[in-house]
Amino acid sequence: MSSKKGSKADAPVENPYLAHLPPRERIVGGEATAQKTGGSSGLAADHPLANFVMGSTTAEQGEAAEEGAINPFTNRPFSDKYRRILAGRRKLPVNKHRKEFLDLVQNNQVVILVGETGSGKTTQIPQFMVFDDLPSLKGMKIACTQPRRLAAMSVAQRVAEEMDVVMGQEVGYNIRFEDCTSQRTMLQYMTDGMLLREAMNDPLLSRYSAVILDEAHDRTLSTDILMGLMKEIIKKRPDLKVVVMSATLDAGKFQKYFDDAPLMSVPGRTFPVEIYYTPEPESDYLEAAIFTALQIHRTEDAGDILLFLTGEEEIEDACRKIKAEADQMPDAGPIKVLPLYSTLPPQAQKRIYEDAPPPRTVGGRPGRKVVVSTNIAETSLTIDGIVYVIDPGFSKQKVYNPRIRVESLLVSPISKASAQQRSGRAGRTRPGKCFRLYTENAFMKELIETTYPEILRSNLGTVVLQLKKLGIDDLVHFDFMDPPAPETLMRALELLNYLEALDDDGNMTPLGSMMADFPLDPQLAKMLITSPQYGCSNEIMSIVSLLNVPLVFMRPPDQRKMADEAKAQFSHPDGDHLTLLNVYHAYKTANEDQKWCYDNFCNYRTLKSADNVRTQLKRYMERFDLDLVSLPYDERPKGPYYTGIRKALAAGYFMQVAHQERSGNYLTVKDNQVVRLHPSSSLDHASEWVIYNEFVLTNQNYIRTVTEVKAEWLLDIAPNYFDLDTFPNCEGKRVLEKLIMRRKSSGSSNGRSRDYDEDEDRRKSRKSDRSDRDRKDSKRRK
DNA sequence: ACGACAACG
Repeated sequence: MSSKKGSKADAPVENPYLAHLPPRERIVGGEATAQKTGGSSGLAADHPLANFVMGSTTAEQGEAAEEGAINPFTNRPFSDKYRRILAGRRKLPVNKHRKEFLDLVQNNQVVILVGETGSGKTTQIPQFMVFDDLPSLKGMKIACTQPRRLAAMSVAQRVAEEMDVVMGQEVGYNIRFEDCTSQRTMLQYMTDGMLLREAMNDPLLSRYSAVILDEAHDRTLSTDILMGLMKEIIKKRPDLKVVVMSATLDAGKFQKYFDDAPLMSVPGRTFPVEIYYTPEPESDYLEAAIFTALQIHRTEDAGDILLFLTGEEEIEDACRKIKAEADQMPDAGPIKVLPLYSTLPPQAQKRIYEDAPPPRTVGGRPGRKVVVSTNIAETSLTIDGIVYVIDPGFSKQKVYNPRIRVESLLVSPISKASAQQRSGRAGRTRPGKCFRLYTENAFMKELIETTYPEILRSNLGTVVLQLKKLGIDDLVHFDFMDPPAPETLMRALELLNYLEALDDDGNMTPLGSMMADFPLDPQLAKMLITSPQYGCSNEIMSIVSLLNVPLVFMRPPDQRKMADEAKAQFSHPDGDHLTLLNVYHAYKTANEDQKWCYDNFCNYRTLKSADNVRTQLKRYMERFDLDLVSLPYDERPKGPYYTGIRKALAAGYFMQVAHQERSGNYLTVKDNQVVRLHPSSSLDHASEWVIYNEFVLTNQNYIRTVTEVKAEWLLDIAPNYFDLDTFPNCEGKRVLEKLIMRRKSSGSSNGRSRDYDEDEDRRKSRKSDRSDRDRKDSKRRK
């Protein structure tokens, strides 16, 4: 990694992440030489760590300190609870490898550690390192990254207990919205996205003496970038230790990537799982899955069932069918069928931990719990007590098509690694069985080894901007573990160039640097940063926040009509973005009341988290001295209030524009994809030009969350993008040509603004401001 | 004529 301007690395004082530290603790680089802890570090001769040599301790020394009377990090006596937990820790498989691990980590900068589930690697390895590296004595700390927030929090909690310290003190976690660490923190669990964000402002990760990348096999976008980054950082930080921890399957690949770093393997602690395949391919995996679940329920011994399906609708449907059929079976025990997917309310999610129902009569057929789940149960959530797994072999996966710049979800066959992970879920508490609804031959010959990493399946706009911010100038030669398609990188560079985040030479602009700091997609970041120029940053903050959470509108299948009526109160004729704004205003006007949300079919949790996002965005706006402004709200029917907002939206979304043809179809600009407005849109369907937030690829091509804009705005906002030489032939192009001709002949900018006003007047006489009327109505009703 | 797999900042 080459830092583009020295100033970033040379001036750690500017790093907001370091601001809470006294200057002397901001050690950059640090000495790679061994250092005795006694003497200069001020430890008394009888301190438990007095004779520890940083980076040269033994497993026995570490264990002795753990078994001593005094906690060396708090100087308080160890509690009884601590000793009980310690006894359990000593039985973990990884504990036998403490010496081997220390040897490796002391003699190598990078170590790959392969540990199966139940090995204890996530909790123990960081502690082994704490006792050897002693980061607290250097004013540094050890980071252990997790792909998921919940994991970072719960593992930190567990390790704080294991080390007999208060959570947030010596051991803590740092995730978005919650920094539970302090100046005392020496071991910090965090999301990988968080560490990446820190690296953007502290390119050498100078606060850390060691970085442990856990769950690397997950291959999330952030983990992949971090791995590439670590390869660069270790060249400049010889004192920095890196441990990459992964499940078994492709450990060799990690090893090779890190220049043949040594690999250590720790067995797991799970029970054997018998695998069954179908003799013939199944034509309908859903039907086969339901049949198998019922068959297990009728014939197998007690033990719960986990069935993997692909999405919410399919899961709810399957749950109903299984329940209905099982209840008809006279020779089977009672059944409890539970759905599981991420958008399920937490309360409903927790039900998966309930016990199976008891048999109907003493000694009768066992009662059983059946969990029907998406991939969420493959990695994120573990359910103890599962004995039977049904794996139809499919999951929904994101795919990116750089040619039309669209991400979509496709039901696709899973990989061998995924199948293995799924079957493992049957053997967590005792031996289990896994029923794969495909042939053994298909498993061997048709499934790919591992799921393609996310970086090969995503739009890379954010990734490229982040890499630029990290100081990586030459993306083509950046050492990705799996290099993305050149076309995908080109698309990202092109996007960032049009957004003016990168200049024509591909260098990051000051705007781009600021955009990278916002936790937003590049388009949304651009929109928000530009919004003060349109006088409406307060409103854009609200809209952007709502675009960053799941859809707020609830639509229960049995109350669709009422839900649609509730939504209609908020509808704005000029577009869905303004509808979202109306919802946000109404929610705030109702004092964020939960009952109000319920009555109006809005998701309370979603609105609350949008508000959380908004607070965070506001802090960034203030940090960058961006004005928080609104256009006059009282004059909104005639005044510039909504027009200003729509212009600001166009300033971010000018590359996601569709034009309505005379046929009534919309064509996306430049890519000429035929799309339809999503039926949920509140937009008046006569709008000629629209910007859209999302391209939804299903049976039909839909554009969702759509707002009307003017061709004139687009020409003014993004003249480079709307350079007609780059346009394929279409009606939209001819409309723009005429417009440009007319502008040329009228010459002055006065001519332009007259066009706007006429246009606005025409529009306003055509439509009434429905949202305002409805807001008054809803107030009267209350 | 309504398709949110998971997850991150």
